[in-house]
Amino acid sequence: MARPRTPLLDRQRIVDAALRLVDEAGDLTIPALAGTLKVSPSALYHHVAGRAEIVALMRAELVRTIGEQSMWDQPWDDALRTWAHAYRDAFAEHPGIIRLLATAPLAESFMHELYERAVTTLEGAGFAPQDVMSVITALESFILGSALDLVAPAVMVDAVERGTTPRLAAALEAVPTGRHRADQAFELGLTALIAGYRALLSARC
Amino acid sequence: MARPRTPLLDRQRIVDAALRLVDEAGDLTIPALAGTLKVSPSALYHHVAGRAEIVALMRAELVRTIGEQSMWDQPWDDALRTWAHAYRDAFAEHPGIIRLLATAPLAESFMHELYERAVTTLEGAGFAPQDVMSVITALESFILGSALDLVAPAVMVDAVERGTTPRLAAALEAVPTGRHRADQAFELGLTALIAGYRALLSARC
DNA sequence: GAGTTTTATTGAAAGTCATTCGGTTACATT
DNA sequence: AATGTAACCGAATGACTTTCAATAAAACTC
Repeated sequence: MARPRTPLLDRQRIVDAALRLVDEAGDLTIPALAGTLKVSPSALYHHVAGRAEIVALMRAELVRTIGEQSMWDQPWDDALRTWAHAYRDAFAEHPGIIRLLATAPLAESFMHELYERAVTTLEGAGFAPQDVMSVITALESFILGSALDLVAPAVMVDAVERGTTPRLAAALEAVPTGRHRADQAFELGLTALIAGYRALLSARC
Repeated sequence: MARPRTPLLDRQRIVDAALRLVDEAGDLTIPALAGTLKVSPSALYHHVAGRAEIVALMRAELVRTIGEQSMWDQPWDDALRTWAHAYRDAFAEHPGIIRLLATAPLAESFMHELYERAVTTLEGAGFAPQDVMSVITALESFILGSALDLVAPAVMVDAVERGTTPRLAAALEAVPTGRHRADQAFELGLTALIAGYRALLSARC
Protein backbone atom coordinates (compact mmCIF):
# COMPACT_ATOMS: atom_id res chain seq x y z
CA MET A 1 0.00 0.00 0.00
CA ALA A 2 0.87 3.68 -0.33
CA ARG A 3 2.83 4.67 -3.42
CA PRO A 4 3.38 1.81 -5.86
CA ARG A 5 6.75 1.18 -7.57
CA THR A 6 5.20 1.87 -10.93
CA PRO A 7 2.15 4.15 -11.30
CA LEU A 8 -1.14 2.34 -11.59
CA LEU A 9 -3.08 5.22 -13.08
CA ASP A 10 -2.97 7.96 -15.64
CA ARG A 11 -5.67 9.84 -17.48
CA GLN A 12 -5.53 7.62 -20.52
CA ARG A 13 -5.90 4.42 -18.54
CA ILE A 14 -8.81 5.96 -16.66
CA VAL A 15 -10.61 6.96 -19.86
CA ASP A 16 -10.04 3.58 -21.47
CA ALA A 17 -11.37 1.77 -18.44
CA ALA A 18 -14.32 4.15 -18.21
CA LEU A 19 -15.28 3.48 -21.84
CA ARG A 20 -14.97 -0.25 -21.29
CA LEU A 21 -17.03 -0.05 -18.12
CA VAL A 22 -19.80 1.97 -19.73
CA ASP A 23 -19.93 -0.46 -22.64
CA GLU A 24 -20.29 -3.41 -20.30
CA ALA A 25 -22.17 -2.10 -17.29
CA GLY A 26 -24.19 0.60 -19.00
CA ASP A 27 -23.29 3.30 -16.54
CA LEU A 28 -20.34 4.90 -14.83
CA THR A 29 -19.73 4.87 -11.10
CA ILE A 30 -16.49 5.71 -9.36
CA PRO A 31 -16.39 2.57 -7.20
CA ALA A 32 -16.95 0.32 -10.23
CA LEU A 33 -14.34 2.17 -12.26
CA ALA A 34 -11.83 1.96 -9.40
CA GLY A 35 -12.66 -1.73 -9.15
CA THR A 36 -11.75 -2.50 -12.75
CA LEU A 37 -8.52 -0.55 -12.29
CA LYS A 38 -7.76 -2.39 -9.03
CA VAL A 39 -7.42 0.84 -7.17
CA SER A 40 -9.23 2.59 -4.38
CA PRO A 41 -11.88 5.12 -5.50
CA SER A 42 -10.07 8.05 -3.99
CA ALA A 43 -6.95 7.36 -6.07
CA LEU A 44 -8.75 8.56 -9.18
CA TYR A 45 -9.01 12.07 -7.80
CA HIS A 46 -5.26 12.58 -8.17
CA HIS A 47 -5.60 12.35 -11.93
CA VAL A 48 -9.03 13.81 -12.68
CA ALA A 49 -11.08 16.50 -11.01
CA GLY A 50 -14.12 14.29 -10.63
CA ARG A 51 -16.71 12.23 -12.37
CA ALA A 52 -17.71 15.08 -14.68
CA GLU A 53 -14.17 15.39 -16.01
CA ILE A 54 -14.06 11.67 -16.74
CA VAL A 55 -17.20 12.05 -18.83
CA ALA A 56 -15.64 15.02 -20.62
CA LEU A 57 -12.54 12.95 -21.35
CA MET A 58 -14.69 10.17 -22.72
CA ARG A 59 -16.36 12.61 -25.07
CA ALA A 60 -12.98 13.94 -26.15
CA GLU A 61 -11.83 10.42 -26.88
CA LEU A 62 -14.92 9.79 -28.95
CA VAL A 63 -14.60 13.03 -30.87
CA ARG A 64 -10.94 12.32 -31.52
CA THR A 65 -11.80 9.11 -33.31
CA ILE A 66 -14.36 10.96 -35.40
CA GLY A 67 -12.00 13.78 -36.25
CA GLU A 68 -9.27 11.46 -37.43
CA GLN A 69 -11.19 10.65 -40.54
CA SER A 70 -10.53 12.86 -43.55
CA MET A 71 -13.80 13.71 -45.17
CA TRP A 72 -13.64 17.39 -45.87
CA ASP A 73 -12.08 17.07 -49.31
CA GLN A 74 -15.26 15.62 -50.74
CA PRO A 75 -18.16 17.73 -52.01
CA TRP A 76 -19.96 19.33 -49.08
CA ASP A 77 -22.95 17.01 -49.15
CA ASP A 78 -20.83 13.87 -49.19
CA ALA A 79 -18.66 15.37 -46.47
CA LEU A 80 -21.64 16.04 -44.21
CA ARG A 81 -22.99 12.58 -44.85
CA THR A 82 -19.67 10.94 -44.02
CA TRP A 83 -19.33 13.08 -40.92
CA ALA A 84 -22.80 12.21 -39.70
CA HIS A 85 -22.16 8.52 -40.18
CA ALA A 86 -18.81 8.62 -38.44
CA TYR A 87 -20.39 10.53 -35.59
CA ARG A 88 -23.26 8.17 -35.12
CA ASP A 89 -21.13 5.07 -35.61
CA ALA A 90 -18.92 6.27 -32.79
CA PHE A 91 -21.96 6.49 -30.56
CA ALA A 92 -23.27 3.16 -31.74
CA GLU A 93 -19.99 1.51 -30.76
CA HIS A 94 -20.38 2.75 -27.20
CA PRO A 95 -24.13 2.76 -26.67
CA GLY A 96 -23.87 3.31 -22.95
CA ILE A 97 -22.15 6.62 -23.39
CA ILE A 98 -24.99 8.33 -25.17
CA ARG A 99 -27.08 9.06 -22.12
CA LEU A 100 -23.98 10.28 -20.34
CA LEU A 101 -23.24 12.79 -23.05
CA ALA A 102 -26.83 13.82 -23.57
CA THR A 103 -26.84 15.57 -20.25
CA ALA A 104 -23.81 17.73 -20.99
CA PRO A 105 -23.00 20.21 -23.75
CA LEU A 106 -21.56 18.84 -26.95
CA ALA A 107 -19.40 21.73 -27.91
CA GLU A 108 -16.00 21.98 -26.32
CA SER A 109 -12.65 23.33 -27.25
CA PHE A 110 -11.27 20.18 -28.81
CA MET A 111 -14.07 20.31 -31.35
CA HIS A 112 -12.99 23.65 -32.74
CA GLU A 113 -10.78 22.19 -35.45
CA LEU A 114 -13.60 19.96 -36.54
CA TYR A 115 -15.95 22.93 -36.78
CA GLU A 116 -13.33 24.96 -38.56
CA ARG A 117 -13.13 22.42 -41.34
CA ALA A 118 -16.90 22.08 -41.55
CA VAL A 119 -17.34 25.85 -41.76
CA THR A 120 -14.70 26.08 -44.47
CA THR A 121 -16.34 23.39 -46.53
CA LEU A 122 -19.81 24.87 -46.24
CA GLU A 123 -18.75 28.42 -47.01
CA GLY A 124 -16.83 27.12 -49.99
CA ALA A 125 -20.00 25.42 -51.16
CA GLY A 126 -21.83 28.74 -51.14
CA PHE A 127 -23.91 28.65 -47.97
CA ALA A 128 -24.81 32.07 -46.59
CA PRO A 129 -22.43 33.05 -43.76
CA GLN A 130 -25.27 33.51 -41.28
CA ASP A 131 -26.59 30.02 -42.07
CA VAL A 132 -23.41 28.02 -41.75
CA MET A 133 -23.48 27.47 -37.99
CA SER A 134 -27.19 26.69 -38.11
CA VAL A 135 -26.58 24.04 -40.76
CA ILE A 136 -23.95 22.42 -38.57
CA THR A 137 -25.96 22.72 -35.37
CA ALA A 138 -29.13 21.29 -36.91
CA LEU A 139 -27.22 18.32 -38.29
CA GLU A 140 -25.60 17.70 -34.91
CA SER A 141 -28.97 17.88 -33.21
CA PHE A 142 -30.30 15.29 -35.58
CA ILE A 143 -27.31 13.04 -34.99
CA LEU A 144 -27.52 13.24 -31.22
CA GLY A 145 -31.26 12.70 -31.28
CA SER A 146 -30.76 9.68 -33.52
CA ALA A 147 -28.13 8.34 -31.17
CA LEU A 148 -30.63 8.58 -28.33
CA ASP A 149 -33.19 6.83 -30.48
CA LEU A 150 -30.64 4.09 -30.98
CA VAL A 151 -30.50 3.26 -27.29
CA ALA A 152 -34.18 3.88 -26.62
CA PRO A 153 -35.81 0.48 -26.22
CA ALA A 154 -38.62 0.18 -28.74
CA VAL A 155 -41.22 -0.51 -26.11
CA MET A 156 -44.04 0.51 -28.35
CA VAL A 157 -44.09 -2.16 -30.94
CA ASP A 158 -45.80 -4.97 -29.07
CA ALA A 159 -47.85 -2.71 -26.85
CA VAL A 160 -49.71 -1.22 -29.79
CA GLU A 161 -53.29 -2.38 -30.07
CA ARG A 162 -54.83 -3.00 -33.45
CA GLY A 163 -58.25 -1.99 -32.18
CA THR A 164 -57.53 1.53 -31.03
CA THR A 165 -54.67 2.44 -33.37
CA PRO A 166 -54.90 0.27 -36.47
CA ARG A 167 -52.86 2.42 -38.81
CA LEU A 168 -50.02 2.74 -36.34
CA ALA A 169 -50.02 -1.02 -35.88
CA ALA A 170 -49.84 -1.50 -39.66
CA ALA A 171 -47.07 1.06 -40.05
CA LEU A 172 -45.03 -0.69 -37.37
CA GLU A 173 -45.28 -4.00 -39.18
CA ALA A 174 -43.67 -2.46 -42.25
CA VAL A 175 -40.61 -1.60 -40.19
CA PRO A 176 -37.67 -3.82 -39.21
CA THR A 177 -37.00 -4.59 -35.56
CA GLY A 178 -34.03 -3.82 -33.35
CA ARG A 179 -31.01 -1.92 -34.47
CA HIS A 180 -32.13 -1.92 -38.10
CA ARG A 181 -35.19 0.16 -37.29
CA ALA A 182 -33.11 3.03 -35.92
CA ASP A 183 -30.64 2.73 -38.79
CA GLN A 184 -33.38 3.09 -41.35
CA ALA A 185 -34.86 6.18 -39.71
CA PHE A 186 -31.41 7.72 -39.44
CA GLU A 187 -30.65 7.08 -43.08
CA LEU A 188 -33.95 8.51 -44.28
CA GLY A 189 -33.67 11.57 -42.06
CA LEU A 190 -30.09 12.24 -43.04
CA THR A 191 -30.92 12.00 -46.73
CA ALA A 192 -33.89 14.31 -46.30
CA LEU A 193 -31.94 16.84 -44.24
CA ILE A 194 -29.14 17.07 -46.77
CA ALA A 195 -31.60 17.26 -49.65
CA GLY A 196 -33.18 20.17 -47.81
CA TYR A 197 -29.79 21.81 -47.39
CA ARG A 198 -29.24 21.40 -51.12
CA ALA A 199 -32.53 23.14 -51.81
CA LEU A 200 -31.54 25.94 -49.43
CA LEU A 201 -28.32 26.35 -51.34
CA SER A 202 -29.86 26.61 -54.79
CA ALA A 203 -32.53 29.01 -53.56
CA ARG A 204 -29.86 31.43 -52.41
CA CYS A 205 -27.96 31.45 -55.68
CA MET B 1 -47.82 14.18 12.65
CA ALA B 2 -49.00 10.82 11.39
CA ARG B 3 -52.08 10.88 9.17
CA PRO B 4 -53.35 14.38 8.39
CA ARG B 5 -57.05 15.31 8.48
CA THR B 6 -56.96 16.13 4.81
CA PRO B 7 -54.51 14.40 2.46
CA LEU B 8 -51.42 16.42 1.61
CA LEU B 9 -50.46 14.46 -1.48
CA ASP B 10 -51.81 12.92 -4.64
CA ARG B 11 -50.19 12.08 -7.94
CA GLN B 12 -51.23 15.29 -9.62
CA ARG B 13 -49.83 17.47 -6.85
CA ILE B 14 -46.59 15.51 -6.99
CA VAL B 15 -46.22 15.95 -10.74
CA ASP B 16 -47.03 19.65 -10.58
CA ALA B 17 -44.49 20.22 -7.84
CA ALA B 18 -41.92 18.13 -9.70
CA LEU B 19 -42.31 20.23 -12.85
CA ARG B 20 -42.02 23.41 -10.84
CA LEU B 21 -38.97 22.11 -9.03
CA VAL B 22 -37.19 21.07 -12.21
CA ASP B 23 -37.91 24.44 -13.76
CA GLU B 24 -36.44 26.25 -10.80
CA ALA B 25 -33.72 24.00 -9.48
CA GLY B 26 -32.75 22.32 -12.73
CA ASP B 27 -32.91 18.82 -11.34
CA LEU B 28 -35.15 16.50 -9.42
CA THR B 29 -34.32 15.03 -6.03
CA ILE B 30 -36.73 13.37 -3.68
CA PRO B 31 -35.73 15.39 -0.60
CA ALA B 32 -36.13 18.67 -2.49
CA LEU B 33 -39.46 17.60 -3.93
CA ALA B 34 -40.70 16.54 -0.50
CA GLY B 35 -39.48 19.87 0.82
CA THR B 36 -41.59 21.93 -1.57
CA LEU B 37 -44.58 19.75 -0.70
CA LYS B 38 -43.90 20.13 3.04
CA VAL B 39 -43.83 16.42 3.47
CA SER B 40 -41.27 13.83 4.46
CA PRO B 41 -39.50 12.09 1.54
CA SER B 42 -40.90 8.71 2.40
CA ALA B 43 -44.47 9.98 2.12
CA LEU B 44 -44.10 10.21 -1.64
CA TYR B 45 -43.73 6.47 -1.92
CA HIS B 46 -47.34 5.98 -0.96
CA HIS B 47 -48.41 7.62 -4.19
CA VAL B 48 -45.70 6.78 -6.72
CA ALA B 49 -43.45 3.79 -7.14
CA GLY B 50 -40.27 5.85 -7.14
CA ARG B 51 -38.34 8.59 -8.82
CA ALA B 52 -38.56 6.92 -12.21
CA GLU B 53 -42.33 6.96 -12.10
CA ILE B 54 -42.36 10.64 -11.26
CA VAL B 55 -40.26 11.30 -14.36
CA ALA B 56 -42.64 9.18 -16.41
CA LEU B 57 -45.58 11.18 -15.09
CA MET B 58 -43.82 14.41 -15.99
CA ARG B 59 -43.35 13.17 -19.52
CA ALA B 60 -46.99 12.19 -19.73
CA GLU B 61 -47.99 15.64 -18.55
CA LEU B 62 -45.80 17.22 -21.21
CA VAL B 63 -47.06 15.00 -23.99
CA ARG B 64 -50.64 15.66 -22.95
CA THR B 65 -50.17 19.38 -23.56
CA ILE B 66 -48.70 18.66 -26.99
CA GLY B 67 -51.44 16.26 -27.96
CA GLU B 68 -54.19 18.70 -27.09
CA GLN B 69 -53.48 20.80 -30.10
CA SER B 70 -55.31 19.94 -33.30
CA MET B 71 -52.91 20.08 -36.18
CA TRP B 72 -53.61 16.99 -38.23
CA ASP B 73 -56.24 18.58 -40.44
CA GLN B 74 -53.66 20.73 -42.18
CA PRO B 75 -51.59 19.54 -45.15
CA TRP B 76 -48.99 17.03 -43.96
CA ASP B 77 -46.04 19.42 -44.15
CA ASP B 78 -47.80 22.12 -42.14
CA ALA B 79 -48.97 19.48 -39.70
CA LEU B 80 -45.45 18.18 -39.13
CA ARG B 81 -44.15 21.69 -38.75
CA THR B 82 -46.81 22.58 -36.18
CA TRP B 83 -46.21 19.36 -34.33
CA ALA B 84 -42.47 19.92 -34.18
CA HIS B 85 -42.95 23.42 -32.87
CA ALA B 86 -45.46 22.37 -30.24
CA TYR B 87 -43.13 19.59 -29.18
CA ARG B 88 -40.10 21.77 -28.87
CA ASP B 89 -42.00 24.63 -27.26
CA ALA B 90 -43.15 22.24 -24.57
CA PHE B 91 -39.53 21.37 -23.88
CA ALA B 92 -38.47 24.98 -24.02
CA GLU B 93 -41.02 25.86 -21.34
CA HIS B 94 -39.49 23.33 -18.99
CA PRO B 95 -35.82 23.36 -19.93
CA GLY B 96 -34.74 21.35 -16.94
CA ILE B 97 -36.80 18.38 -17.96
CA ILE B 98 -34.98 17.72 -21.19
CA ARG B 99 -32.02 15.95 -19.69
CA LEU B 100 -34.36 13.95 -17.50
CA LEU B 101 -36.27 12.68 -20.51
CA ALA B 102 -33.26 12.24 -22.74
CA THR B 103 -32.15 9.25 -20.73
CA ALA B 104 -35.41 7.37 -21.10
CA PRO B 105 -37.40 6.25 -24.12
CA LEU B 106 -39.82 8.77 -25.55
CA ALA B 107 -42.37 6.35 -26.83
CA GLU B 108 -44.95 5.18 -24.36
CA SER B 109 -48.51 4.04 -24.50
CA PHE B 110 -50.10 7.44 -24.11
CA MET B 111 -48.37 8.54 -27.30
CA HIS B 112 -50.07 5.96 -29.45
CA GLU B 113 -52.97 8.21 -30.38
CA LEU B 114 -50.56 10.91 -31.41
CA TYR B 115 -48.68 8.47 -33.62
CA GLU B 116 -51.90 7.14 -35.05
CA ARG B 117 -52.87 10.57 -36.29
CA ALA B 118 -49.39 11.25 -37.67
CA VAL B 119 -49.35 7.93 -39.53
CA THR B 120 -52.78 8.61 -40.98
CA THR B 121 -51.78 12.03 -42.20
CA LEU B 122 -48.54 10.83 -43.78
CA GLU B 123 -50.09 7.82 -45.50
CA GLY B 124 -52.84 10.06 -46.82
CA ALA B 125 -50.16 12.34 -48.22
CA GLY B 126 -48.72 9.47 -50.20
CA PHE B 127 -45.65 8.40 -48.24
CA ALA B 128 -44.60 4.81 -48.77
CA PRO B 129 -45.87 2.58 -45.95
CA GLN B 130 -42.39 1.37 -45.07
CA ASP B 131 -41.17 4.97 -44.77
CA VAL B 132 -43.86 6.42 -42.55
CA MET B 133 -42.41 5.39 -39.20
CA SER B 134 -38.94 6.44 -40.29
CA VAL B 135 -40.25 9.87 -41.23
CA ILE B 136 -41.79 10.26 -37.78
CA THR B 137 -38.80 8.86 -35.94
CA ALA B 138 -36.29 11.02 -37.79
CA LEU B 139 -38.32 14.12 -37.06
CA GLU B 140 -38.58 13.20 -33.40
CA SER B 141 -34.85 12.61 -33.22
CA PHE B 142 -34.25 16.04 -34.66
CA ILE B 143 -36.66 17.60 -32.18
CA LEU B 144 -35.14 15.91 -29.16
CA GLY B 145 -31.63 16.72 -30.33
CA SER B 146 -32.65 20.34 -30.81
CA ALA B 147 -34.17 20.40 -27.35
CA LEU B 148 -30.86 19.24 -25.95
CA ASP B 149 -29.09 21.89 -27.96
CA LEU B 150 -31.43 24.39 -26.38
CA VAL B 151 -30.17 23.67 -22.88
CA ALA B 152 -26.55 23.15 -23.88
CA PRO B 153 -24.67 26.24 -22.76
CA ALA B 154 -22.91 27.75 -25.78
CA VAL B 155 -19.51 27.53 -24.16
CA MET B 156 -17.74 27.70 -27.46
CA VAL B 157 -18.40 31.17 -28.58
CA ASP B 158 -15.94 33.11 -26.45
CA ALA B 159 -13.42 30.30 -26.23
CA VAL B 160 -12.86 30.28 -29.98
CA GLU B 161 -9.52 31.72 -31.02
CA ARG B 162 -9.25 33.77 -34.16
CA GLY B 163 -5.67 32.60 -34.70
CA THR B 164 -6.22 28.88 -34.89
CA THR B 165 -9.77 28.75 -36.21
CA PRO B 166 -10.50 32.02 -38.05
CA ARG B 167 -13.40 30.84 -40.16
CA LEU B 168 -15.20 29.34 -37.19
CA ALA B 169 -14.74 32.60 -35.30
CA ALA B 170 -16.20 34.52 -38.22
CA ALA B 171 -19.11 32.14 -38.61
CA LEU B 172 -19.94 32.50 -34.92
CA GLU B 173 -20.08 36.26 -35.20
CA ALA B 174 -22.78 35.97 -37.85
CA VAL B 175 -24.96 34.11 -35.36
CA PRO B 176 -27.17 35.49 -32.59
CA THR B 177 -26.45 34.64 -28.97
CA GLY B 178 -28.46 32.82 -26.37
CA ARG B 179 -31.83 31.32 -27.01
CA HIS B 180 -32.08 32.86 -30.45
CA ARG B 181 -29.12 30.87 -31.70
CA ALA B 182 -30.79 27.55 -30.97
CA ASP B 183 -34.09 28.80 -32.38
CA GLN B 184 -32.47 29.72 -35.66
CA ALA B 185 -30.76 26.36 -36.05
CA PHE B 186 -34.00 24.57 -35.21
CA GLU B 187 -35.95 26.59 -37.76
CA LEU B 188 -33.42 26.03 -40.51
CA GLY B 189 -33.12 22.33 -39.79
CA LEU B 190 -36.86 21.83 -39.63
CA THR B 191 -37.38 23.60 -42.93
CA ALA B 192 -34.64 21.56 -44.55
CA LEU B 193 -35.91 18.28 -43.16
CA ILE B 194 -39.45 18.88 -44.38
CA ALA B 195 -38.19 20.06 -47.75
CA GLY B 196 -36.28 16.79 -47.93
CA TYR B 197 -39.42 14.87 -47.05
CA ARG B 198 -41.23 16.70 -49.83
CA ALA B 199 -38.54 15.66 -52.30
CA LEU B 200 -38.84 12.09 -51.08
CA LEU B 201 -42.56 12.23 -51.70
CA SER B 202 -42.38 13.52 -55.26
CA ALA B 203 -39.63 11.05 -56.15
CA ARG B 204 -41.89 8.16 -55.18
CA CYS B 205 -44.84 9.33 -57.29
C1' DG C 1 24.81 9.09 -1.90
C1' DA C 2 22.15 11.38 2.08
C1' DG C 3 18.45 14.41 2.96
C1' DT C 4 14.48 16.72 1.38
C1' DT C 5 10.55 17.35 -1.39
C1' DT C 6 7.13 15.61 -4.42
C1' DT C 7 3.97 12.12 -5.93
C1' DA C 8 0.75 8.13 -6.05
C1' DT C 9 -1.69 5.60 -3.37
C1' DT C 10 -4.80 4.06 0.85
C1' DG C 11 -8.48 4.22 4.34
C1' DA C 12 -11.65 6.64 6.89
C1' DA C 13 -15.14 9.91 6.97
C1' DA C 14 -18.65 13.40 5.52
C1' DG C 15 -22.54 14.56 2.99
C1' DT C 16 -26.18 13.32 -0.63
C1' DC C 17 -29.53 10.36 -2.53
C1' DA C 18 -33.25 6.84 -3.26
C1' DT C 19 -35.64 3.58 -1.02
C1' DT C 20 -37.69 0.51 2.76
C1' DC C 21 -39.97 -0.42 6.95
C1' DG C 22 -42.14 -0.19 11.41
C1' DG C 23 -44.81 2.88 14.10
C1' DT C 24 -48.57 6.27 14.70
C1' DT C 25 -52.76 8.41 14.05
C1' DA C 26 -56.79 9.68 11.36
C1' DC C 27 -60.31 8.16 8.39
C1' DA C 28 -63.63 4.59 6.50
C1' DT C 29 -66.40 0.54 6.90
C1' DT C 30 -69.34 -2.33 9.23
C1' DA D 1 -67.92 0.83 18.81
C1' DA D 2 -64.59 -2.10 16.79
C1' DT D 3 -61.86 -3.22 13.18
C1' DG D 4 -59.36 -2.36 9.16
C1' DT D 5 -57.15 0.62 6.01
C1' DA D 6 -54.83 4.87 4.45
C1' DA D 7 -51.52 8.70 4.88
C1' DC D 8 -48.05 10.30 7.05
C1' DC D 9 -43.33 10.35 9.95
C1' DG D 10 -38.68 8.91 11.51
C1' DA D 11 -35.06 5.98 11.45
C1' DA D 12 -32.22 3.12 9.02
C1' DT D 13 -29.81 1.03 4.88
C1' DG D 14 -26.87 0.99 1.22
C1' DA D 15 -24.97 3.28 -2.75
C1' DC D 16 -22.81 7.14 -4.48
C1' DT D 17 -19.24 11.34 -4.94
C1' DT D 18 -15.81 13.72 -2.87
C1' DT D 19 -12.29 15.28 0.69
C1' DC D 20 -8.40 14.68 3.61
C1' DA D 21 -4.80 13.01 6.61
C1' DA D 22 -1.46 9.41 6.63
C1' DT D 23 1.98 6.60 4.27
C1' DA D 24 5.61 5.11 1.51
C1' DA D 25 7.95 5.22 -2.78
C1' DA D 26 10.15 8.01 -6.21
C1' DA D 27 12.52 12.10 -7.76
C1' DC D 28 15.24 15.80 -6.98
C1' DT D 29 19.15 18.51 -4.73
C1' DC D 30 23.59 19.26 -3.14
